[in-house]
Amino acid sequence: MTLEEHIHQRSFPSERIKLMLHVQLVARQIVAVTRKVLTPYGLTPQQYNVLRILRGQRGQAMAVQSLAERMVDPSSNASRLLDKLEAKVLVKRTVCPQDRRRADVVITKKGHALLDTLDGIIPPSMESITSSITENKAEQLNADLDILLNACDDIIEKNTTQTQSK
Amino acid sequence: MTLEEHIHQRSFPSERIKLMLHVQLVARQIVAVTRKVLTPYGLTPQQYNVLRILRGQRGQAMAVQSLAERMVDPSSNASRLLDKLEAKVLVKRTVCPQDRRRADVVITKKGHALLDTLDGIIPPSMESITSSITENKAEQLNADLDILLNACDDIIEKNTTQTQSK
DNA sequence: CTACATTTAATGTAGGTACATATATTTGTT
DNA sequence: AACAAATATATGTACCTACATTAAATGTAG
Repeated sequence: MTLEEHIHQRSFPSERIKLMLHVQLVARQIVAVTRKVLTPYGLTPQQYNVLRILRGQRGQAMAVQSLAERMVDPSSNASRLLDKLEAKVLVKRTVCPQDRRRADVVITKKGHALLDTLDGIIPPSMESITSSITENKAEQLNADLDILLNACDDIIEKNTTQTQSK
Repeated sequence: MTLEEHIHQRSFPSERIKLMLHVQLVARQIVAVTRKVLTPYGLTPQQYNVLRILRGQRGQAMAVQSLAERMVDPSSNASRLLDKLEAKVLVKRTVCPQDRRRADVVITKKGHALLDTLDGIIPPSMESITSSITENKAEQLNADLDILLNACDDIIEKNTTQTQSK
């Protein structure tokens, strides 16, 4: 299904406006695919993302804040995602002894085992979405997306930073 | 900020895997921009989307279902979005006389007025995100996104339709 | 060493998504 | 006419996001 078929719209003011909607729809479908794959394992895409970040620490504990910074979402809800992962015994939070405001977060053995299983499933799903796209093509697309990303960041900061000249 | 800077990740297994994350992040930032613009007007991006679809009907009432089909989201929450828009007197729902299960939804005069104001704000924001992208480039990107969209749809349907051979 | 600001995480609130279920109404069948 | 099946919308639940606020711990200036 094309974008036009998805949202029952025949035409767009411009290819650039269409592109804005297109990116949103494709992102949604990518998430839908990962959700479908993860559901049997009781994880949501966001929870999976957190687990993967923690595994990337290779055993080192991580503060909630630095975890949040690595998430795909700007995210203020890392705490609540951790609540759910902790309830499933996939991560463990302990108070950091050096700075008792902080929480040291680590992935558990059970979390590792789950990720090991998912390694054989999620990356292949992502590869299969992009099966008709060459690495060169993907590289080009990534470059173009970086341009859009920068433009968005500029607009967002323009409004945020305006009264920060203190 | 590049994708790498955003999520504090230096490298990716492949450009294609990176592309999957990249699309998600850019989509999120596009929504963030529209949210920032809409907030002063008391609308969310989703509510704005609904209003625009209703305006596209040019006065003709619309069933909730066909509205939902045109939304960027697969959406089962059109009802609840309409609740909020109705509370703000931006849309009106009446029971359809021909089929009393249905709700006839129309945009109100107040809704029209709000959209008229936003016409001068939202499309320019979207244009400015894409200011470094030519129409030709955008057309190419749209073609590539269609490929990804199709691949996602295939995977999603593969699992949905499998037991529907009754 | 106390007073105040800053930092880290957690929590409150309002909105949204996805999937399942409920309710009302119409349609189709006998 | 009676009743099952289908349809249109609404609602329930669990999860998520965005933004603001709170609570506890730490840093710092007097």
